[in-house]
Amino acid sequence: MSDLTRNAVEVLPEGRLAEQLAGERPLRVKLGIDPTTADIHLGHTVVLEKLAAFQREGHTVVLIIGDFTARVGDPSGRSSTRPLPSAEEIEANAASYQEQAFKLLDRERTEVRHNSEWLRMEPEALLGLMAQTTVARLLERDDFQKRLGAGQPIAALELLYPLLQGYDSVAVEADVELGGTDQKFNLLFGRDIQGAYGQPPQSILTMPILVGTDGVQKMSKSLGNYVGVTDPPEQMFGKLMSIPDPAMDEYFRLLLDAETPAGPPNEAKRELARRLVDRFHSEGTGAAAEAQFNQVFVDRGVPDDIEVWEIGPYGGSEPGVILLPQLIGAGFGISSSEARRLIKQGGVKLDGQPVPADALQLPRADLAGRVLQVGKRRFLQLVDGAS
RNA sequence: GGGGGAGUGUCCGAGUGGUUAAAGGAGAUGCGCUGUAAACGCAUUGGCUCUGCCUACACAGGUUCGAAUCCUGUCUCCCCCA
Repeated sequence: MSDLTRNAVEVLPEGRLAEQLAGERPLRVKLGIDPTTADIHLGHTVVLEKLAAFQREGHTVVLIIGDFTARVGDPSGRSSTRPLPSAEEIEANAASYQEQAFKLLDRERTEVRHNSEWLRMEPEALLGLMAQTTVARLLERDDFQKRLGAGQPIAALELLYPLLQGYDSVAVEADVELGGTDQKFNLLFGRDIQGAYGQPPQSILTMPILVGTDGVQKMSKSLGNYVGVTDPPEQMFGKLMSIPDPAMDEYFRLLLDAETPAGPPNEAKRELARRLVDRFHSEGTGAAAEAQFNQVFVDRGVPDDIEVWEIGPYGGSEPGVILLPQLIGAGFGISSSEARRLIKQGGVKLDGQPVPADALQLPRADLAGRVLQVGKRRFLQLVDGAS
């Protein structure tokens, strides 16, 4: 029990979960995620991990892929109506979400459902659902109040969201629903809907929202401060090293269920990064990523395996000469104007040697086989296939 | 249905006929520094075949020697009244 509620912010209603856990029957524990973006990030894993804990205790985990609700848009924590992804995006995201979720959950023992199964309902049924609440009730939530106060629009569609999420609970007969603290309204609303459909209301458990790598705002893809569970080891390690020291405690506690080790912050952060990389990749990859990190950032070296790039046809006015900005632009996916600026600012190196600010063209022979570097962390191994 | 207001670069946001890729901020990137992809300092931040050229201030036209700034239409959005 204490295990299951550790780190939880609220477990409501008071005492109810304990009663449920005391029963004979395994509980049906629900978590819904809307596949609105392609990747699950560490913030999501806080709740997913809690779900996994219930699973380990023998309860039935119901993972709901909100392929239908993704088209409605969860207003939780939103200060404006969000742009909705297309049906194709949702479908693609849904598939990868599931895969990523199984990095934490036991696939065999997880009931995965798509809520389009039951939410594609007859209009009459939808009206029946809408009859279960009032506009005042739907508007009382904090995020709507703020938007109302600020004169921000609220799409009628957004109003429906809690009803639909609540109906998910009815459809899967949830005993418990998990979510981030920003989900509190929706989770509680589900209780009412279940009640209206003659089911015993679920209890709810909310988890803290993980702060992003900026250490200030919540981790979110759109804010660009996230660490994706599918990020390559080196990238994951680097991103984790970049979090502000004060955020470390939270990361240790919420992601590793551990205390920040005593000692130098740098060491602690390295341990954090190592353990998380190990967890989402495989044992030992954390140490490898760290070695790479040291090589690149501490020793200012070149990582072990870097992408090979064909020098290609970026010919200049004379034969055998390469236009450097174009090569860089193509190789690193930036505009040639930007590449030009980087050269001017001394941000481009060949085998570790800065390229002179006026070197916009170089002979092919001077490039082949060398390592082209932009900034501190982007590298390409140049090869000349034409020679 | 009526009245009012708004659409500017990645985002926020100045600018209301005349050097100018368009103040400022955020973000991002580069350099320096550093235990760190942190903090701090400096710089850069539309594109290109780059001492010049092209495209830009919702969209389409128009007025003008000249428009993001004026006019017309279209689209989108917000507020108030009903």
